[in-house]
Amino acid sequence: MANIKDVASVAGVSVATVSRYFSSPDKLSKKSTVKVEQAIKQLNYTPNLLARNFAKSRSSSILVVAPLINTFFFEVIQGIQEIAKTQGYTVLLADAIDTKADSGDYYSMLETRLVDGIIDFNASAQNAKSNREGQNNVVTLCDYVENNASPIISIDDIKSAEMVVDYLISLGHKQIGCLSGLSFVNSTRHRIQGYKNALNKADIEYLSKYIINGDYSLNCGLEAAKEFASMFPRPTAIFSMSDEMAIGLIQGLKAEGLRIPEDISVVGFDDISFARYCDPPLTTIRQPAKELGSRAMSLLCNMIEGDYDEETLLTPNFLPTDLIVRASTAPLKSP
Amino acid sequence: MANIKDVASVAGVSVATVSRYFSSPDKLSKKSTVKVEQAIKQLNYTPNLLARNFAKSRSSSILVVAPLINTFFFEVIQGIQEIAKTQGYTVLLADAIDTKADSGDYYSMLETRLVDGIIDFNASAQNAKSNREGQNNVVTLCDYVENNASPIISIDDIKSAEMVVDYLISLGHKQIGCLSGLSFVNSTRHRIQGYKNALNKADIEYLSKYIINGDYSLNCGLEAAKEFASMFPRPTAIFSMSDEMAIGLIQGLKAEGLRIPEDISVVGFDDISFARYCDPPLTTIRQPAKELGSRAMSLLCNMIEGDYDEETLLTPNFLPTDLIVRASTAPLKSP
DNA sequence: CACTTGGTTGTAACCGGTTACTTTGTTTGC
DNA sequence: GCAAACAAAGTAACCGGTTACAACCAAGTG
Repeated sequence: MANIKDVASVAGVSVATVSRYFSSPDKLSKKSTVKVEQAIKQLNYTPNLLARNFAKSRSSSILVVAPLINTFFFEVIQGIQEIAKTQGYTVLLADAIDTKADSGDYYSMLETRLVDGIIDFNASAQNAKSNREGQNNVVTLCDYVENNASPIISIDDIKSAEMVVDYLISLGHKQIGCLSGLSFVNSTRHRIQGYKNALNKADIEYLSKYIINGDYSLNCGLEAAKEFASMFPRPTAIFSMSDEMAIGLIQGLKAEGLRIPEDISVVGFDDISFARYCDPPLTTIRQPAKELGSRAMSLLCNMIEGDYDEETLLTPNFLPTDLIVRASTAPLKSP
Repeated sequence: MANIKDVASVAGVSVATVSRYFSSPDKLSKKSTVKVEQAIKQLNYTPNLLARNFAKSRSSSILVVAPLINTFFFEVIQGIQEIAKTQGYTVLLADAIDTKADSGDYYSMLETRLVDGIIDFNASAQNAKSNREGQNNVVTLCDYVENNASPIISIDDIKSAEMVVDYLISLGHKQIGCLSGLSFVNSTRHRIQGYKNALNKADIEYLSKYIINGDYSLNCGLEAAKEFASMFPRPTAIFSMSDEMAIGLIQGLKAEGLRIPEDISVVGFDDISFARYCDPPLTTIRQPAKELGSRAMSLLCNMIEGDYDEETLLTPNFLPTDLIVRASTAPLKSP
């Protein structure tokens, strides 16, 4: 494999000239340009990017860390990819479901310059610590904690959950179940808060037995269905914290002989692309998935280039969500 | 930022000793180990992986190139991730939908050692060329062409498509529509071949008007539904080349007032996790998604380590598929 | 005691680029 | 014709690790 020295000697120029051919071609004379080009072609040379990255101390890649990779996150990641591509970054994907230690490992990839920046789907105190000094090219995406050290691109989970439960209440529902997500994800807690807020505003008593803990998967929705079906009094509506769980849930409830929405209304969260294709089409909260991803990536690019002002970074950027009413919800039947 | 020299001088040992602390800790005396550990802690040292990669000429990351990233591929990628994690590789994800030139760029990441290997969801002559000499750590996944230069992990698309269409025919269907995928994907062509084979065996005339070209997306299924519904004679069964399209298709056919499976049977392909949760649950061909991914990654690891024999690489490895009969198909009603 | 052996550690070359600084060459102005 | 100014090219230090090889030391052997 030819290296830059080989090219230089074949072309009859110095290594610096060859290097400049790539980094600042406008500074080369025509003569040199031609000579270098020929040598490159002759030797079939491609620069060793490992060496270049090392010398420049820059990798031109960014890392996406997600606590779990599901359909929704996946749509967000596509938004990240779009921007990354135009800006010349490659995207690494890491699955940090295991341990906290793991997540620390990923942050060390930043310190060691293996990646130029990180997009983290998990806000946490740990980030804050790691960002204290030096490089802090981290964006927190789709999650939120108070005083998070990294800038945040997210939605307002509390308000959004509140909005969808408000809607169920407006349909006359009073026994409202809740299929919750992974407890260590902050947005799960916020959505529960929103759920409680809505009940509270409507003077409906909060019953912890109406909450089932899920893991955001299709399958847990299916399993939760049995539990909900056997409750007494049975909820007349269920707020699921993700569409995926809602889709599993609907299937499970049907299997129990219940009709949606006649017997039970179900709402989801996310508006993944499958939501409008299930039966009945799912009433849900739409998160602007692609835009969340592209905003986060754009912001990260600016941070890496050092082109930003402190002000904008400090205030969380909440993108708007919408209530999408489809056919999985109906007014409460009078008993 | 502390480097290895700083650690060495604080610990009172040589840089080699510090380096060995990481690469072969069992070769260090207890004394040195303790001294190095203390120095590392004191300086809060983390090795510069960019430098390590450069020195070792190895990046410990692999690249996944996909022509489009859809739900099915995503499940396959999870299988890749699982193995990658245990073997200490990080996974880069690239979306090569744009151009052939793009795909070439990605292959240059191999030549320049930016990645140690590539898993490509697209078999093509180009790969063959690029692999001619030197590094050829490439595995082709979920696609197949004759004389592909890289080893192949896939399914037998022809046989699988044939199997599912055979099944429709066994139910009495004779007017069988086909919702095809992207034409530049080899497996699309193979599935069409399987479709034709099945018709041929049963002495059913092949009608090109019964084929609609899709792009593997939910939405194109929805749109194709109108076309199928307005055909005369209307197909009594439709073979969709992906579950995603099938799910869109079912939704669209219902909107046209048709009942599934009473009026039209629909079969999909892939068995993505949503397939059993739609209404009616989808009859489909199950591809072992995770296993496809993990097999490909394991093979790639062996290739990178130089631990394989030519024989195994040359014969395509076709994993078995299964016909999963659910409720979206029914015997043809007598007219 | 001299010699071998094996386990630890140190020295320094090396990986392949980038880039600050220096040198060379050419043009311009007076 | 000479000095100043600028453009182009070269020299070599540097990035921070890894590792072949040499050196050293302690224990075991005849």
